[in-house]
Amino acid sequence: MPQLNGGDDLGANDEMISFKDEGEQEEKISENSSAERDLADVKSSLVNESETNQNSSSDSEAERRPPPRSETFRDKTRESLEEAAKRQDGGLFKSPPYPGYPFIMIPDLTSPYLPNGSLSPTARTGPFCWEFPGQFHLSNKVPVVQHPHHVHPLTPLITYSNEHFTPGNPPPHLQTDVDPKTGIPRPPHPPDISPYYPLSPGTVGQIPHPLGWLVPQQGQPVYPITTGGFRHPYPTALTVNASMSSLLSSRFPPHMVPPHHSLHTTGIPHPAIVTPNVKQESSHSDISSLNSSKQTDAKKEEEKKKQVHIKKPLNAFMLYMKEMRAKVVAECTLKESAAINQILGRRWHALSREEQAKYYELARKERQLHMQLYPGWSARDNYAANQQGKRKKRKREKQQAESNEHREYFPNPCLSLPPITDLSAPKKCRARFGLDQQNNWCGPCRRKKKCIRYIQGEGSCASPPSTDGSLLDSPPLSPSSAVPSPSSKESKPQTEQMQPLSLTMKPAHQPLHHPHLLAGPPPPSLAQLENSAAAGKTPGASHNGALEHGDVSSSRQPGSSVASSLARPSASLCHSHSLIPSTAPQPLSLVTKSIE
DNA sequence: TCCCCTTTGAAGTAT
DNA sequence: ATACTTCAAAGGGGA
Repeated sequence: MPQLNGGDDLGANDEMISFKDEGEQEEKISENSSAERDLADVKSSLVNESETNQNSSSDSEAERRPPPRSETFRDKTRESLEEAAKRQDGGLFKSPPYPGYPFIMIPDLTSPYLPNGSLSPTARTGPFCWEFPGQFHLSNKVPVVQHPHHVHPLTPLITYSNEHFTPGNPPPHLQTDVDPKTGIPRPPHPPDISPYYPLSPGTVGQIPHPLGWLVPQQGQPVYPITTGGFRHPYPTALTVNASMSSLLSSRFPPHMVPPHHSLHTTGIPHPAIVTPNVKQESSHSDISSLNSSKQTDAKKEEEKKKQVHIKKPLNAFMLYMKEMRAKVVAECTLKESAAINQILGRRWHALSREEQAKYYELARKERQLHMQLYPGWSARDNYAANQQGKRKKRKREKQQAESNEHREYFPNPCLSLPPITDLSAPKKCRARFGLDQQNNWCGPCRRKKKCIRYIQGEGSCASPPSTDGSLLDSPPLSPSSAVPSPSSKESKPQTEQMQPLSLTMKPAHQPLHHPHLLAGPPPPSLAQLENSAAAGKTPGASHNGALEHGDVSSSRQPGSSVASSLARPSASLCHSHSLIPSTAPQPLSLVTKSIE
């Protein structure tokens, strides 16, 4: 399989591997080559933003493609997980590890999101429809999906959705790019799924394309983009219609879209536009607050005009985080973002390719829109902003310092895993060996990519469970694919390559690379791990299954109970190693920091 | 009040 | 070309 013969220039080999989880194996065999090709396409499309085509074929293939193979497996897995979770887990994984498409629900609530009345993804993906406790609210103003502080995950996209722009009068400058067929203006960069993006709406199995509704159905004009770039405080040229505004408000809660803004007539600032001094989160929307901060607002406004901070578009993972944070918070009752993020990171790795693809695509859209909205903007702008002020650069310094502390020499990391004194094994080579031992790092790590050392189980490396994610992240390696082509540098970020680690829950004690894993029965592992983690949990600790890590893993939060405990769901996993057959080298730990 | 933590990915700068 | 750095979100917690 990995063998995507066919030269997967994307280094998809690994990727493919990751997708090969048990249940899939057989199914795949039949549709094998084509399916794999699809996957490869997906990947490439994800990575490749170029919208060259070659896709027509892939699209068609995608359509023919059977429901996500992983679905059955996933369902299975989910069941077991849920079950296990109920029994063991503190609740961290009460809900399926796979978020499915929660946001799909949005459209249902806010009709505007699915103007065409098309079936909401939710409806189509029954199994994936979950609850998001308290996530949906009707603001007094407009119906919006309001996460607690979290905007609906998809909102960002929605915000950019073409559908929300008045189809009527697209800006002249956009007219140049018109869909030949529909005559509908579209963004320079076709907003719809990239041609070669195999994941056409609703075609990927039963999984509706994440951007399904983004795909121009009748020719929605693209957002009028200002031609003037946007050093301008606000893209004045940006014309947004009411629907857009509502969308924006969805991405940013109503209060985040202050009417008093000296913005465009629509008063809708792009989400990315943030004034340096004012945090988005601050709910200035409240009337009371408005009143109270009238004066300050005035001041701020001035400052705003002086320097508007246009934020970077969110990447796939950020989008995912936005979407899932609330859920995790609800499940774990955790609030510490650091801990939540760790969990999310694990889950991200556990996502299937399709699911991740969804986010990659969304992110791509975001970037596109961002580019359109702020043609002149560059990430550098933000760099400068901060650098001038101060900040940053400490991280590395810190790491350096840390690495000095752990300077144990491990000639061959693979052969001899660093004696991780700390249960929470560092996730990456970087953490493991430190900056001063980069020669020991695996390639991807050196390139800041995902560490493959633990995934590929190279050499005698008993493919320790991925350090972090725990087994979760460990991609199910197919025997043949056990070793990702190192050369796959060409590679895309590992995350893309191997991502899918389909929560193949393999028993912790089983080496990831072990062949039989592929065929084995659905492993309980996640639950087990969580469970074991829970076992270590301290009474008072959160019930999320996070272990109360007595250790210092979080150098930063010495005594913080909840935080620290949360901070290591995987830590718990690590911890659990004691519970896990010793063969599992170093249970991954969320704690990326190596501790003393 | 500011910054850190923590995650991944994108995009920048530096070598 | 590769390596490294910064910034996006988030909010509790430390200094």
